[in-house]
Formats: sequence, C-alpha cells, structure tokens
Amino acid sequence: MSVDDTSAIPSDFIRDIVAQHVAEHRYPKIVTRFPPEPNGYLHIGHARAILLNAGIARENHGHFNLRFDDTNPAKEEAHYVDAITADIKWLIAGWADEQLTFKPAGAVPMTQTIAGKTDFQVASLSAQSPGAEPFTASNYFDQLYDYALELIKHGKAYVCDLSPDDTEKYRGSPTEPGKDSPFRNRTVEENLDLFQRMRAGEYPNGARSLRAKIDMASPNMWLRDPLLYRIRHIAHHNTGHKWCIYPLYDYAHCLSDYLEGVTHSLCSLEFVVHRPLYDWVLDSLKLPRPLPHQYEFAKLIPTYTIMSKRNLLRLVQGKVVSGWDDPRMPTLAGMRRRGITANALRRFVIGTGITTYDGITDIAALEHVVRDELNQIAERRLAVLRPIKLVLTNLAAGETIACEAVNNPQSESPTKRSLHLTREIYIEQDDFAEVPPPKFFRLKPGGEVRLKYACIISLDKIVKDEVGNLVELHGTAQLDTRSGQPNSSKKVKGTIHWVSASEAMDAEVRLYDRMFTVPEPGAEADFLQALNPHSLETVIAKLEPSLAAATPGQLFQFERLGYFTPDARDSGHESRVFNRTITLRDTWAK
RNA sequence: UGCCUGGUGGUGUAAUGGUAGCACAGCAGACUCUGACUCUGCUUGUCUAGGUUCGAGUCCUAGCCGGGCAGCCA
Repeated sequence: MSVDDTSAIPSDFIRDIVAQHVAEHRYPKIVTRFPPEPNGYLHIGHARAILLNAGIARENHGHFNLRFDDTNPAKEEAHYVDAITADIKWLIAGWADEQLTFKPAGAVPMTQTIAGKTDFQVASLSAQSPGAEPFTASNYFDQLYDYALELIKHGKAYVCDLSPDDTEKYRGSPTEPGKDSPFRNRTVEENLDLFQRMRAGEYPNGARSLRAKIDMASPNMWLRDPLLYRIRHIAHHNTGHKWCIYPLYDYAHCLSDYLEGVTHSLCSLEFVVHRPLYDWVLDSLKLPRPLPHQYEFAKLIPTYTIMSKRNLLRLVQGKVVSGWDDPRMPTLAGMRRRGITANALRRFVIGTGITTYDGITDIAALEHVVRDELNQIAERRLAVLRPIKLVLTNLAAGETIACEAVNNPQSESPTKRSLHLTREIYIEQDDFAEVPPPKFFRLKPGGEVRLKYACIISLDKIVKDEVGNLVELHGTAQLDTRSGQPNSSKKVKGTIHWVSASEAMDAEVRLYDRMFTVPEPGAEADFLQALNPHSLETVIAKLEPSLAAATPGQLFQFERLGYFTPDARDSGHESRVFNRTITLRDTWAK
C-alpha cells in the first residue's frame, strides 16, 4: 500500500455534479471555497470540507479559495485567522498547494462590464505568491452595501423598525404563517434614506434592520423576510470602526461567492433550508455572470470526540486542556502536535466519503490509518516507559556490547544504528511477572526472553527489599545468541525492549488517550461528565541515547509501545518531552 | 395536523434496473528478534408493505423511523 493513498478519490454525488458541469462547460473554471469564521480553531470536521473543496479544485484544474466569513465582529478575533490559515496549508501541503488561492494584498472587488452590465469581481492569485492574503467577507462590505441599495431600489428589501422580540413574534412558527411587518410597505425613497442613516450610525443596536421582502407565509422560515443587515456599534477586527451595520450570513455568503467567481458553494446539511434564500439574493440582483450554486453534504463526526466549537472553547477556557492545540483536541493543530500526519488525516477523511445523511464515524478508522502511516515512515527506537532495573551478572561493570538495530524494517533499504548492551539495563515493568498469567511470553521466574537486537537472557534472581517491594532483577545474558553468533537462531517465545541504564536518557513522556469515555460525548446531557480521567498520563521514561537528537516534527515508533513525537511546544534542549501519538495495536491486552 | 431531507452489516461506504462489494471493528488461525507489521479464514446488511419488471438496494405508492428549520450566529 502506498503512503499516499489519496491520489485516486472515489466519486461522490458532488463530484458527479461538478463533472457534469465541466462537461457542459457551464463555468470557465471550477472554483470552490472554504469559508471559516475566525472564532475558533479548525477541527477534524472541517477537514472534510477543506479536503472536499480542495480536492474538487485539484481534480478539475480549478481554484480553492480560503475566505474568512467575518461578518459578525462580536464573535470573531484576528488571531484565529493566522492559526486557521496555517492549519489549512498544513493539511493540503504537497497535495493541493497549487489550488489554494488568495487575493492580492488590499485587493477589493473591481468593476468590469459584461454584456453591457456593470459587474464586480475580486482578483485572485496563488496562495504561494508574494503578498497574497486570504479573502475575507469583510473586504466586500462596500460592495455588499451597494448591492443592498440595489435591492431596495428594486423593491426587494426594506428597513424594518420591529424590535428583535417583535421580529420573532411576527415570524410565526414552522406550523403557523408569520404576519407582515407594519414597515413592510415603505417607499423605496424612505427605505433608501433610512438604510443610509443606519449606516451613518443614527440608530442604536437593534433599533432597525434591513430585511428582504419575500413571503411571511412561506413554509420555509428562512424566506419570511429574513434580515440582511443588523446594527452593531462595535469595531471589526479587519475593518475597524468603519461600519456600524453588518450583513448577515445569508446575504453576505452568496454574494461573496459570486464576487470571487465561486462556482460550487459546498456546505453542511443544516444549510439546505437556506438554499432558496441563497438563490433568491443572487437572482434578485440580476447579475451578469453565471451564478454559484450551493450543495450540501453531511458533517464528519468521529466517535469519542466533540465537534462543537462552543464546547471545544469550553475545554480551552475551563483549562481542561492546555489550549486549542492540546494533543488531545480534535483540532488540526492538536492532532499535528500529537504526531498525526496530514496524509493520515487526508486518508481517513477521504475514506469516509461524502453523503447527504448524517452518521458517526468510528474513530478506530482514524487510528488505523495513523498506525498504517506511521508504521511505514516512523524510525524505531527503544524506550522504557516504566522501568525496572535488570542486572546482567555475567557482564562486567563498564563493559559494553555493541548491537545493531534496524531503524525501520518497513523501509526498502533499512539503515541501522548501534545500541550498547551493558551490565545494568532497564526493562518495562509490564514485561516481567513474578506470577505470570497463562500465555505470558515475557520475563518470568525460570524463563527466558530475547532482548530486542541483543541476545536471549535468563532470569536468575528477583531482588526485593525488606517489605517485599521489587528492587531489581538479576539475569544472565546468553551472548552466543546475538545476531551473527552461533546460537543466534535460538527461539524464545518473547522479545522485549530495553535500554542501557548507564546510557539512558530521562525524558518526560505524555501518554495520551481518547479524551472521552463514551462514543458520543456530544449526545450526553453534560459532555464534561464523560471526560476520560486518564486521557493524559505523564511518565519519566528511560530512552535510548540517540533520542537526545530528536527534534519536533520527527516521528518515532518506540518499539512494542507505540508512536511518539517530540512535543513542538515544550521539548527543548533542557528537557525532552515526547507525545504519544497512539499505541501499537495490542491483541495481547489484558 | 407545516416545510425540507434522508434510511445498505456494529461503523463508514460501493453497487447509477443485472452475482449486495470494499474498508474499519470483531472472532479464529499462520508467521514473527516488535503479542506490531504481513497473511489466511469467519461472523454480520438493503427500514416495512404493496406495485412495475424476466429481474428492484436502485423505479412507483403507502407507511415506519431518523435528521434539519422559528438567532439581529455562521
């Protein structure tokens, strides 16, 4: 199996639609977009949307725009912008970098004439170009405002003076039609005047709003004269104090798509009911270019995780985790720090497919690709997490026996390194049992076991203190069972890992596990009650000395234990910190 | 007693009127200087009822069950 298994992506209903549009030459170029709101970090659920959009661009020689959907300054913060941008670049690096598209710094929608009609479109360029910056909805506020004026002139929007409470009352309910706002039939002139005054800051928050004039009796709630603009006297992280009215999602999103030349606007299922509004806004403006269309697909929800940004924020603010990039978080930043590769994530996400019905994906599928990926690329090392000392009494103090260890047996041309067997070594507590359970293949009284890459040893003595606690083990090294020695082919049932006590390096190792104890923590009354108290366990481990040179980004397999990577935040020259990405599959278990 | 959507093994999906296949998980075994990897085998599925058809997971009708929709959030 190749490391990159995502090269051939099976089709799905959205790709089928795109393929048909390509065949019809409906659009000059396929343009998709990913429109995050800068109010949190990207998580694995977003990865599906990113990979779908980037993948479609990749397969159709198209573009994939990153656009921040920043129309609500009350909830958004600038620092999320950089983190989100970095996460996206990481996720698609080496896979769809070519398709990721930004705009020239400072570029705004430019006027052009199409078939005698004035049109607006924003320039774009490769995200890799100097000066390129992500698109933002806030960059279109001027244009959006002009379009709103246009709507008013066409009698398709009006200024409403109903309070938020009254607006809700007039809207009716899913089973009862709403009633018309008393302000619904203002003249175009009055609406224009009022809307301009809204913009000028003459009214307080919530005093008035701009509404689409559609149908208060529509069975679709989103067509009951939805709000287009609200008054918010609040600074925006991008536009500062320039505006005190801000467009709402349904109005800003479709037009942002249009201004960027987006052709296929892909979003999640809960927006299905918004689609008629998406189309209504665009149709009402009589725009000259081919219009984008919205298509919806199901979100990705893995088991044992929560996806809601609100709840993820609670974990961060409540200090349940160390931050958005805590290795237990389902965020892209957290998973990267944990040691999960972008390719593994891509394989997992793409493997789950695209459908129009909700489901819950077994996190085991992610764990499987992570192991498969890491098995192929991670260099092997020996490390002992919970040491017990073992003295090989037939070796002299200070004597070292060089052993060759393979760095990666999966490699086509494996390289090797040298380990030193010494009189005192550490082995894993789990690898010794004074009273062994049935089929225990490790070290036990009267038993033999192979030290990986070294030789077979036999256990001679168990040394305990006066209260009966285990102090150390004494054994004999059968040096003629080393590789290349006459007895090297001698078989024993078990092989265990070890490190030289005199050469070992101490390091903090963070053992991560699933963050929740139930498959669907999001469905619990209180997801915090389902937190796994053992999601992080820290040990001071004994590592083979070559690990002193490990740097963040390197991926290792500690043999028989799992996959580990230096922590990008806390591992430095003074102290080494390793994160456990995932354990090896363990069919022994207990 | 509204509107929109959708139902294929435990889970995620494929089959686009023609042998219900794949992956994960699970179980059993082989191999093994990682109880890993790899390999072999096995268990488990078309929501229900009618209809159309030589033939239905797929088309039609009815029902059942699920999800979404009443933010000046996105």
